[in-house]
Amino acid sequence: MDFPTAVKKAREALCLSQEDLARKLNVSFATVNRWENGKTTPNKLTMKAFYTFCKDRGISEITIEES
Amino acid sequence: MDFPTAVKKAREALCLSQEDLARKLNVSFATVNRWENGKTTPNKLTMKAFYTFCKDRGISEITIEES
DNA sequence: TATTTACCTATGTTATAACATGTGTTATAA
DNA sequence: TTATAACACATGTTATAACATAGGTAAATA
Repeated sequence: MDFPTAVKKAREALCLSQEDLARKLNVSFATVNRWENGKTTPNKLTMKAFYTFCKDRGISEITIEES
Repeated sequence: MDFPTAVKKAREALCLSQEDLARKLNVSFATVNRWENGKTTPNKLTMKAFYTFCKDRGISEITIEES
């Protein structure tokens, strides 16, 4: 699963809007929106923070392909 | 002072971005953005909540013209 | 090697649009 | 009067663009 899809799936599984997720992750709405639309990809630290966020909330379908 | 200007002044006095203010007021970024750009005006309750928010934070230059 | 410069990418911020939905008001019918 | 229908307006959500800035990488230089 590519990163944009992973973000969208996780977000929807948690019933959050892009703005909600941005608030939870302490990033701007624009950033989450760009992630989901494949415009940008977060750096490794932010990526890891995102997956930890998911893991902590029981979102497990999401996996990362190491880069 | 018109409402769009009042919002912008108050927000800048508090060193908040539109997104920050939206979070504080529990509305979306788009709503604050539309307020500042005169696209929409909140209803009386929301308007009052905004002015209370300002008052609580020492923003006093802002006044409302009763409608 | 260490430092600095150049470049690319991600992000924050603001602005804006489209669409669906919610809300409030007004008018009309029962 | 009460209920409902119609309409206008505010909001939420998503998408996108432009601009400034921060951050990292890589190359060139001291």
